[in-house]
Amino acid sequence: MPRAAAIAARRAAFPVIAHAKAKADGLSRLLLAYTSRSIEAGKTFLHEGESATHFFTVMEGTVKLFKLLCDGRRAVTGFLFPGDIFGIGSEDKYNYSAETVTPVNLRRFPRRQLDRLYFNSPGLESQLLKLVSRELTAAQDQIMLLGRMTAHERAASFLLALACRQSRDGGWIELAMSRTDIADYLGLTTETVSRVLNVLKGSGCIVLAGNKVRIADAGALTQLAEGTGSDDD
Amino acid sequence: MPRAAAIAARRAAFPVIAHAKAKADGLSRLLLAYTSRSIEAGKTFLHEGESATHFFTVMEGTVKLFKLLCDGRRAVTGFLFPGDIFGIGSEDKYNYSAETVTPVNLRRFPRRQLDRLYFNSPGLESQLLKLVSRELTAAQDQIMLLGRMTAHERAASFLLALACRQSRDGGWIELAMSRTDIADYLGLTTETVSRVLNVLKGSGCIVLAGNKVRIADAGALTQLAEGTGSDDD
DNA sequence: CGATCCGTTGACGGTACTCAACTACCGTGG
DNA sequence: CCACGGTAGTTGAGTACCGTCAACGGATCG
Repeated sequence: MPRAAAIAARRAAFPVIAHAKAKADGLSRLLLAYTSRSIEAGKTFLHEGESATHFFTVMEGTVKLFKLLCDGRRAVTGFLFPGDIFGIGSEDKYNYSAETVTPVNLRRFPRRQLDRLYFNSPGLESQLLKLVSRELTAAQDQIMLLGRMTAHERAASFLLALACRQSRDGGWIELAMSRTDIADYLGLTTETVSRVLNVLKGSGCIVLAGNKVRIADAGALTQLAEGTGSDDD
Repeated sequence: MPRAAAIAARRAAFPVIAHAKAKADGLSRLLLAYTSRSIEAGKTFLHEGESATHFFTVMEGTVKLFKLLCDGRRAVTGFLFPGDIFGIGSEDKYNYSAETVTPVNLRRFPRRQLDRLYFNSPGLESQLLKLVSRELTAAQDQIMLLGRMTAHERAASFLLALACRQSRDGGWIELAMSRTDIADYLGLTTETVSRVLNVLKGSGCIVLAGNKVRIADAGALTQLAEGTGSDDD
C-alpha cells in the first residue's frame, strides 16, 4: 500500500506541473494571446521577493526555480519544461527566483487581468487551484526526498522523474541542467552527484554519455529510489 | 536583501496556513455549520492515497501531516494548529496522512459541496487558492531547510517558526509534538534533535523545561537559523 | 512494582562534505 | 595552428557532521 503511494508520488514528482499543458487547456489557450519572450541561457529573469505581477508558461527550453540563503547556499525547488506554468499562486510576491537553464521561450501573462477573466471563464480559477495543488504535492514529495532519502535514492528518484517527463529519443534523457543545479535540487554537492551517478552507471542501472542518460534497468533504479533492497514489505 | 527574504520566509514557515482563521473568514464561517469531531491523541484519521472527500479545520489541538516510505521512513510535512485548514487543494487523493498529536477537535467539510458553494460565494475559490499558495510557500521553505541547512540551523528555524505561531504565555512555547515528530519534520533523528536542543540551551539561546521552550536570545537564534555567524554579507 | 515509552547521553562509524588536483571542453587570441 | 584561460565535471584523500547502536533515567500506567 505505501509502495503504491511511493510510485504515485514519483510519478507526480516534479515541483512543477506535470503535463500542465494537457490539463490546463483553457489556460494555455489564454496564454497564447500574450507576449512571447526569448531569453538566453543562464539569465535570472525573476527574483524572489519581487512583487508578483505576471505568471509564465514555458514554451521551449528549461527553467529552474530556486531560493537563496543569505550566505549563498541555494536550493533549487524545481525544473520547468515546455508546457509548465509557474508564478501562479496568489501570493503578492514571488517566493522563488527563476533562471533559464537553456535558451528559453516564455509567454507571460499579467495577473492583474486574472480577476476579470475569472468573471468571464468560470472554470479558470479551479484550473489554477488544481495546478497549485499539483505543485504542492510535488513540493511535499521533495520534502520526503530531502528529509529521508540517501544520495543514491535521491539520484535514482530524480532520474526516474526526469524520465517520466521526457519520454522520447528512445529512452535518452537530456540533462540540460548542470551538476550544480542537480546538486542544489537534491540537497547534495556536485561531487556527490557526480560520484553517485557514476555508481549507478557502474552498476548498470543507467548509461551516462555526456549530458545524456538512458535508464537501462528501470526496475533496479526503482528499487533504489524506494530504498527497498530485496526485502518484502 | 536575501536576508530580508530569509526572514520573511521563516515568518511564513509553517507548511500550514499561518493564521488561516483570520484570513479565511468566509471559509471559517462556512465550516462552523458543519460537524465537529473530537479525536484522541495519536490517531491517524486520514491516510495518504485515500480519496479526498473532505477538508478539515483544526478547532483545538495539534495535528501533524506526514508521508511514509515503504520501509517505514517518515517525513512530517507540517504541524497544524487551531485555525489551520487542510485537505484543500483539488487533488482527488490526499497526498499525506494526518495524525492527531494532542486530543483534537476538528470540523470537516464535504468537498462535494464546494462547487455549489463556489457558485454562491464568488470569493471562496480565490480564498482557497490563497491558502494553497501559502502552503506551497511553506513547503518550499521546508525544501530550503532540508536541503541546505545544518541540524542547528533547522532547530533554530523550527523554534522561531513555532514562536511566530504561539505568541502567548509570556514567550513560552509548548512543544506538543514528540522528539520523533520533530526529527521527522526536520529530517534528523531524535538523538540529534535532543542534542541540538541542548546545545541551544547550553549556549543560552533558549530555555528548555520539559515540553516547554522559551526563546531567550532571539537575535542569536535568528543568526543561527540563517547560518550567519558574525560575518557581514 | 515491573513494563513501556520517551527523552537523554555516550561511543562509534558511515555517508556525504571539503579541499584539492586533474581532465575535458570550450572559445579566444596569439 | 596551438597556446591560453575559464568553466564544468571527475576523481581522490581526509574530515566532520550526523546517524546508529546501546545504555540509562524519568514518567506514566496497569
